[in-house]
Amino acid sequence: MRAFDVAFGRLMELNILLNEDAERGMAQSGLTTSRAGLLWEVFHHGPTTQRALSEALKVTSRNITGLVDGLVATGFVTREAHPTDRRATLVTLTEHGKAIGLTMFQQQQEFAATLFGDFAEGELDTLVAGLDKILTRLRGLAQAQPD
Amino acid sequence: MRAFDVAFGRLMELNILLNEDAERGMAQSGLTTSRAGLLWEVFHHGPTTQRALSEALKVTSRNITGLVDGLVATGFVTREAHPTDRRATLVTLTEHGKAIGLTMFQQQQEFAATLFGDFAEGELDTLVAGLDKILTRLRGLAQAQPD
DNA sequence: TATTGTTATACTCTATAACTATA
DNA sequence: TATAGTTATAGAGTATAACAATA
Repeated sequence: MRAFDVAFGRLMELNILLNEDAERGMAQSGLTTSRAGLLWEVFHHGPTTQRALSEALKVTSRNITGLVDGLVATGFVTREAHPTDRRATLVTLTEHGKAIGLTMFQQQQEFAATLFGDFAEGELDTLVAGLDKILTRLRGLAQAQPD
Repeated sequence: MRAFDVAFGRLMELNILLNEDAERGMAQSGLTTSRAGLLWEVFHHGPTTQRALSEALKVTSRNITGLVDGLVATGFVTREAHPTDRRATLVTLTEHGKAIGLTMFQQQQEFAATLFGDFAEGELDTLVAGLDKILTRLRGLAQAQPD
């Protein structure tokens, strides 16, 4: 087996485990991955039009309608009137939605500390340098083959 | 910003870009992620019962029925009789399914070479060591908090 | 005319529960 | 009685297309 393949296997396992961890966290909050992504966006950007969410999450506006419907029904967000454009709605976090956003943020901080807690400073820099090398290639591929 | 958070950000971007790349590849083959996972399993293990696929992919047997239905309809697999158990079916690759499996394998090899092609031998070892440190933590979390 | 968001329709992935055929 | 897979039903995410209200 080539050294390439060993490293590639590690990346694949990393990918799987990171996704599983994220899903566990969201399930605990009563969120799905897609809804959590929308909530996260509103948490960071404040009240947001569905149009803007459609662009940020790269899904159709029809899809945003459905996600917001779900988040409204489960008490995470409300639709508020846009102050100047009566066509638009501003998706806004409820108190519960804000609390969950904050929890997600804090859990992310703790998670990062857990993952990297036993790295020495220099080790961490070396790791980041290696990841950047990979990311450069990946960004290139993404640009070369858009959807 | 803590060094932790920088490294964490790199992992998140890596995760996203790896997933996007995988989806691009599958879409080209006319597969979805789930169907590709099933095909991949059969490619590596040979004709497989739906029961075994249900365990391997960690989804319900009902879900396997649907995935196999889709793969049969699109010509990637067939359902064959089990030689000794008349209740069971053996999901088997068509010629096209085999060809796609082989292509996926080759593309994975090329992909690994692209990602790591400009790493020196020692660099690659260092990267793998760093990833292993993270993976150890992640595996621990996965075991501590099963679904 | 162009934009915002919805209704209409359809496909995929996923799950639970009840059921059939076979072991 | 237990197992392999299906039918029945349901919810979630995704997409395209047609449409209403507003800009």
